[in-house]
Amino acid sequence: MLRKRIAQILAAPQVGEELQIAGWIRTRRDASGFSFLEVNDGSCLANLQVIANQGLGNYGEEIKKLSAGCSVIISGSLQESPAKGQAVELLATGVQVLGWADPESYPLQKKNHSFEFLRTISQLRPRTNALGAVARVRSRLSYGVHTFFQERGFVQVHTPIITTSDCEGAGEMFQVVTPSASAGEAGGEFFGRPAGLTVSGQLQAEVYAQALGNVYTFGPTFRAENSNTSRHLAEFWMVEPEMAFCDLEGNKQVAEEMLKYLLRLVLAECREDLALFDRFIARGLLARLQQVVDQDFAHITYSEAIEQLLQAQQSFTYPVQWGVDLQSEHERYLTETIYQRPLIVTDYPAAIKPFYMRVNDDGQTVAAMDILVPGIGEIIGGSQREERYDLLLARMQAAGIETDGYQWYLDLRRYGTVPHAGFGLGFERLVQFVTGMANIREVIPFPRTPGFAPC
RNA sequence: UCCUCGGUAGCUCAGCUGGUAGAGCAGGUGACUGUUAAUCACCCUGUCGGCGGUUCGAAUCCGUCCCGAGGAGCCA
Repeated sequence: MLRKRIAQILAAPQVGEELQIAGWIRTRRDASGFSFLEVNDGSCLANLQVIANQGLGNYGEEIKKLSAGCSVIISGSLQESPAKGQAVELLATGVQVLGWADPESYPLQKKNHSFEFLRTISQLRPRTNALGAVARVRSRLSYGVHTFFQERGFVQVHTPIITTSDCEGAGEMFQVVTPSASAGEAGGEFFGRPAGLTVSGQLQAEVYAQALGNVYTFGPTFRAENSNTSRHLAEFWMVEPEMAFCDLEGNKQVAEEMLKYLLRLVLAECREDLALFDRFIARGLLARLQQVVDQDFAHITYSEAIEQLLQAQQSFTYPVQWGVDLQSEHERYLTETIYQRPLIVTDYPAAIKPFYMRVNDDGQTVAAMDILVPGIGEIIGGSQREERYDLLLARMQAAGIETDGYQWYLDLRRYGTVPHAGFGLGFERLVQFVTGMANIREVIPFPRTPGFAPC
């Protein structure tokens, strides 16, 4: 008998078809002479309703004892459902129980659980509607990132996870040490110098961009910051394209195009899951996403942003002044109150941005861009890179960076240097934006935050 | 890391100004039923986050630590 996934069955139901499904019981309801089983196999949000008649051999012994979480393989024929709520249902000819889930101890109930509670059972939370939907949307977005870049001729580069270069300004690095090093013995420096987990693949991506043209990295990134917010993780995934022969303008275009491409993709292909978020997590989500796809992003410079903030009617906790970095409240005001759509802010003061960003002709600002999004804040940060050797060196020295360890990076400016640009997209922030999930810990399968890494 | 709020049954919470604990849901049993967060009846459930202090007496007041949420900083 043909094993089918529920998504497949519901996409094109063939009444009368004999088939088999495999999944987990969500709930059982007994009627006279038979039971309703709701089975979910993870292929989609919807369950398949199964009719299990008392005539089945194991009805009294097993089927009547099924409860949430039990795993089953069910054979039967697809029937039109006489009742409301579902178009089709499976009339079972055989119900095989693979694994029981003691209802006394199984933590998932047939009700809404708080996300905080679900986080304490990360081994079971993907079995819930919302977290399962997040996982499917996340997967689709991930695949979409690859297709977007691959369709445009970008080459994926696997930049190192362990690195000896700190992408200055990107946050604290986790140190990588061997046991002997932690014991204070000599020889513990496995690489002969201090090493850490990457905080960004950008510097290494630049190497490949200046050989292959357009490249991107998409991998895990680590920050040892003691950040306790709904927008930060110690381990997260970042998408970082890097483009040779590209300036800030080109960088902005790719970023906007990419975000719209990804939103269009999930709006078309994850409709059922997004509808769940729209209904229970963030009302109006679908309309908001569609709006982002349809509208052009707003473009302003940092200096224009400062002017607008100075003219703002409302008062801010942090004073606004040219030269200071934009605070969350400022970013919020700009993207949520003034523009009410994604906003690209460019040309920040050089003093508040990292050494690798290209200095503009005014000598005061750099060709940086941040993309701010309502509800999340910064989702993308990028820049045109400084391709002029002397200027780069001067900025590194001004920043107090040991240039010895960065000679390889400087070399790119010595041999056939080209203008180039790139950006970093926080993948979890994208998933947050798309799903409307309030906390970033719910959009990654196993969140790592200060004091929390249970498995 | 800072500010604010919170931690009471498996889950979500109530418990006012101190007198040693309750509801809904879940779970169990039974009834009923083409049900769909099913319905009805009955039953079970607690180191009141940890430690220390004040008090005749602390879930309640004080101190401290741990954990969570919201906001901030850092950023993606």
